[in-house]
Amino acid sequence: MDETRLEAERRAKVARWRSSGREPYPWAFEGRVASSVVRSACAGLRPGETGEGATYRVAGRLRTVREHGRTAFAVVEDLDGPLQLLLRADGLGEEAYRGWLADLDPGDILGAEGPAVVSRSGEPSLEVRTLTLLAKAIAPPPEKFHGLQDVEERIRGRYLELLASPGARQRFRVRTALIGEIRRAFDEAGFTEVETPILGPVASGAAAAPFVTHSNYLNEELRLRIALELPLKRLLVGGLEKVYELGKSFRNEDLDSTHSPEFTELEAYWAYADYHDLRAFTEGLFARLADRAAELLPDSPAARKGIDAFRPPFPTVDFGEELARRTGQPGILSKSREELRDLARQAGSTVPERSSTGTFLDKLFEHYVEPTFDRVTFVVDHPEATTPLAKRHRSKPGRVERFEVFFPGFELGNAYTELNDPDEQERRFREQLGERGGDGYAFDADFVRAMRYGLPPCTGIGLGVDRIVMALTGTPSIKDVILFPLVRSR
RNA sequence: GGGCCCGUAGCUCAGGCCGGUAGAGCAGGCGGCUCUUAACCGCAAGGUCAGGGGUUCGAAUCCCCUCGGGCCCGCCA
Repeated sequence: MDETRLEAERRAKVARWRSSGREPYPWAFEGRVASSVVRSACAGLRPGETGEGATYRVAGRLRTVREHGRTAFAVVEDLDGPLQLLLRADGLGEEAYRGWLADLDPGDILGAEGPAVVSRSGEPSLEVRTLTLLAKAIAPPPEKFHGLQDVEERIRGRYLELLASPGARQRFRVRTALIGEIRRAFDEAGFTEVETPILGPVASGAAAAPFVTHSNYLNEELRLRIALELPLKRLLVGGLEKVYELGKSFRNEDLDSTHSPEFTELEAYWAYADYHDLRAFTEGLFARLADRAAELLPDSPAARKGIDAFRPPFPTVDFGEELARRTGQPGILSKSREELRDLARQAGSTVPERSSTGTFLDKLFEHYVEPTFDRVTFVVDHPEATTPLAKRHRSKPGRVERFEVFFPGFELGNAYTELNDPDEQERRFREQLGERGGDGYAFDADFVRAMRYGLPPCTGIGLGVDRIVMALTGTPSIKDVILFPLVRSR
């Protein structure tokens, strides 16, 4: 990489620092406290007053320096936030004061030690007695006021966005906190968290193109998983009763504002329960996540909107009734494939001519019903034709026991009372193969074999974790809730 | 896959329609300033205008191609 003029100047400062016997990249900074500790220590002080006795060691990234001749203010920022450092030539000595200021730049990692002080204008600060360079930044940071705006740079150099933007740091910490909350909810309900393989010979459990790779050892083609469903159901065959997995799945598809080729999902399977039980659990989970997000993001109007949408009661929409109502076509579920195709065409859909009735129904629902959701909404009891892995409805003919959860603009989750008849499963796998050729549900023969040993009646759900985080943090693009989203190499 | 838009200094952005020596702020350099908080004041410096080709006396600007990105549609859960 070419060295820029700015980098050359910063390297010269490193050399000066070394030549004066100081290490620009020391090993540690012991006894360091968070900036918030100093701010608390300032709470009892009057403007202009210096705290008695205790000194504090803080460390963080230097953001700005404001020099006023023989006094200077610097701002260092750690994970708890910014803290002002007060430097005075009186007290520090002219030589030390000038020496520090000459060779420090925004972006450097610093340690500082001194007592708490409140500036005359009331800013909680640390009065610097000693300053330690902990890591010299050779590359200059993004502009201090606007931060990093370029979308491409924000994603490719996520660390730059993070170091320049406390909001970005907060967004990703909230992500982790919400994932923790999801784990606790399942753990407390007695689910066992498991890990199932990412690599395997068959990518099954959803209709999506897999990433294909190769094992040198086995000399076999392998695929990255596209869903977690089938291995988890095998564990119910094995008697684990309540299991969940939270991890990444991979789909070899386009990246857009709600789809990422590498994404985080949660799937849970619950023996001896049905989709009513799971819906009640999901509602409780969502309410819990809304509370947690409200606690973590009290001042974000964007998050507020999503958080309110996550609070019960949640509207329920019957797939068939709502589609009939919104299209003005009573009995739409019993229409022929050709009639549905024509309706889909009228709605502007260009799905292929040969698509199944299920595909046309999905398109119509997407066009007429989904845009009407203004909060978290449960869609229930889909037509059998749209859903290959669910059990048929116990009282509604032609339907399955299924619910989908929507947030305005995208789907959050999908749940069924699971199919557990192995012969029925095999038949539905074969039908799916027929429709989409190589790109449909892969036929997982071993899964059918497992089911022949007896899968208990059960219910299961898949949740899009990235999307839940988008909703609850008010983030419009999935790329901004994934630390390092997939990008073209350059 | 189709359409529209964007790429100018380390960063944030003007300039582009209507072609004529490339501009500002921040950051950096030098000087000044003892309470600022987007500190301030002065001076000097900083450019492969994404890359390539074309039109033209002359291209950041107009045209074509390529690369990277964004948005919408399609496809995909």
